[in-house]
Amino acid sequence: MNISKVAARAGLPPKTIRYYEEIGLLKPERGENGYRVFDARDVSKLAFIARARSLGFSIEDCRILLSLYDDRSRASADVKQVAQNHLDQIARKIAELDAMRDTLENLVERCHGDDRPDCPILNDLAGAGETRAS
Amino acid sequence: MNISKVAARAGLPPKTIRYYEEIGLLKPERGENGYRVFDARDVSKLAFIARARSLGFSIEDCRILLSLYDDRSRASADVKQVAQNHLDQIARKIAELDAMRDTLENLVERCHGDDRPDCPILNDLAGAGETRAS
DNA sequence: GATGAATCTTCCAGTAGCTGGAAGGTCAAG
DNA sequence: CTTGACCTTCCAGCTACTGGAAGATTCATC
Repeated sequence: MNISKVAARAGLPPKTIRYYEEIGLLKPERGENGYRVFDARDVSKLAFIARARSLGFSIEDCRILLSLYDDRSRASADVKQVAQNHLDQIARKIAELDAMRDTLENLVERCHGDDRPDCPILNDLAGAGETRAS
Repeated sequence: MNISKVAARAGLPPKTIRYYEEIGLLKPERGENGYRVFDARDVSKLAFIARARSLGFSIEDCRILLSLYDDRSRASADVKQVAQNHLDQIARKIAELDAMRDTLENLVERCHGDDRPDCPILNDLAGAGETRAS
């Protein structure tokens, strides 16, 4: 199978697949013409990665998850650990974004948004009064 | 004022301040010895940027916000627009992360996390049954 | 004045994860 | 045999820094 077809099946751009090969996530065969030749396992691998990436796992996490997947004698605890760590990171990120959103919503609400220059948003950024939107 | 002092006051590492100069966010004077010389306005500017960055604004947004801040005849509507766009982006990101978290929480919950290889997380990533955690 | 530490400077490289584009080889259809 | 769609490699660029090397300068001591 050539790269375009695999790309379509795995839901990834050809460029991305070449990149994954470059960083050693997979090692497809090569035909006589130098073209990459993918088999069903490569496709599964790529779909696995695509799914993991869509859940926000880093490439390094994907590497670990793939090796766990390949390891029939893995302990599910190891997989869970990776997922739990990632989950914690996501939770932290959400908390951070929530805080930003709260502050921004408050500021945007208070801004008239007309043609006058007076603006609570800029005042806040400039640190006016150190009284941050709370 | 030298860079370390400014860094301390603005709450930014010296490296970051040099970087901001490099990309044209500020243009501090230079002493005869070649050292950067910062004045009060530079410090304000840096604090402004630091605050905006902490709210998640991109550097390019900071550039725009700074120019609006400098423009006494600005319309608050323009500022509000920038903030609102950013707020929308944050909301989208939060929604994305929430979805990830929901799926991951479900998977982590269902994983025994013991020394056996059976693992719902890997099953999901491998696309088993196409029955995704919903 | 000499010395050593602390700060300053510039420049280069690396981070994460691709993405775009150029230059060129290959292949299938007509 | 040509055209167009594919394939290849390689290089550059994106965001926003951060680390480190090599070298100048300043400051505090002795």
